[in-house]
Amino acid sequence: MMQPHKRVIGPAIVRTRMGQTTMVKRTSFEGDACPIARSLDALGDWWSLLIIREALFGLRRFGEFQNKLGMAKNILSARLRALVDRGILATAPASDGSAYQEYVLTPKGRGTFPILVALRQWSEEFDDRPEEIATILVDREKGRPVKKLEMRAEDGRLLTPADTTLKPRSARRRSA
Amino acid sequence: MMQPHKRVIGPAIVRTRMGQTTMVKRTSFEGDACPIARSLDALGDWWSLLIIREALFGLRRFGEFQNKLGMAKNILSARLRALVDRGILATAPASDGSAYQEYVLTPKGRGTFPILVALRQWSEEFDDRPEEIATILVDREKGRPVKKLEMRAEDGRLLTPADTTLKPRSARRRSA
DNA sequence: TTGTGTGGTTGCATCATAAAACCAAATGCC
DNA sequence: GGCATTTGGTTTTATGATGCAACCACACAA
Repeated sequence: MMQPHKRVIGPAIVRTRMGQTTMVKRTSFEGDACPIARSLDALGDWWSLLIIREALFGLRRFGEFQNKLGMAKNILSARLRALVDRGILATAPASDGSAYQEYVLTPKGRGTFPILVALRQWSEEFDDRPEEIATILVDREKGRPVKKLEMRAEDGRLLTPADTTLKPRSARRRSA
Repeated sequence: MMQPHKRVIGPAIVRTRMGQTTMVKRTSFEGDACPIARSLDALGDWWSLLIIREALFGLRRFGEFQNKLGMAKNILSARLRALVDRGILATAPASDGSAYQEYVLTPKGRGTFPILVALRQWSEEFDDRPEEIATILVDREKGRPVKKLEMRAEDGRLLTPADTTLKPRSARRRSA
């Protein structure tokens, strides 16, 4: 795959208390060519995915997130703002008619579902103490566990990691 | 869902709004009942998945990771150690006969592949500047993009998030 | 109007980070 | 063997984000 290249995004001059200035390299993967890094840049802090998870289950209000996740309010506030900035959540007027605000998932936010499922399944499969896992994700209709995510080729063949490779995006097939 | 119980243990990477990453005191979800939280506890810092990604592509040596990822050596050292502790990587004597050590993925580590694919696909689908993404994951045989991960029921029905629900693990079907 | 709950922001101490300097062992070269 | 260099880290240091708690503003209720 590609590696994230570290790059100095902006001149970040920092003044030490000794009066010196130093250049702080900000390692950001925003603008990086690696899509994994780009995703991590948007979701990579660990509260964000938990917030999204709760949102997928219907939480919308600041207080609901705060109660459920038990996180500091300032952090929640910062995370919600970041998620809104990134188009993962959107603010909306409260659905119950109150003047308060709600945070709802955008399609981009709902699109993280496979990521959450993948994380869940990894835990289910490899956790050292699986008996501590409290819930199973099931198909609502049948009540049976959802199947493990699998990678398939366009034609439906099941793929292992070794069956895949990375191609430069620019090298798109030009014929048909 | 579960409430994480806060417990300060290990490091976690957090992204600031400037795009910097920083490691902070983290509340750990180890021992939590939510499998997503448990996964995030093991993988949830952002360097770890990138290290795993490189490892999937064959990197094994400390120096290789360091060069490729461009991260501080102390952080890499800490991450590698944490990943080894968690059974995601294992140390092995160098394959080239030298006295140095190598870090190789365990099955548990290789099991993160769907997570990486999910992250990648999310980026490919929702990124604001998809043209900046340099690579595509393709089926090696045909050179065509791998199909988007999809959730299916045991019987093969395609599932949306709304088609799923969580069930307590203890409430396993006792009949049949 | 006063009072209470919701939805935050602000201040502050802690502590993990990231960069760089340092160091030891292994290897290469002669 | 002896010396230099590379590899693989650890230590040191400064920064600054986190998490907690206090505070605040607005909405809503009475």
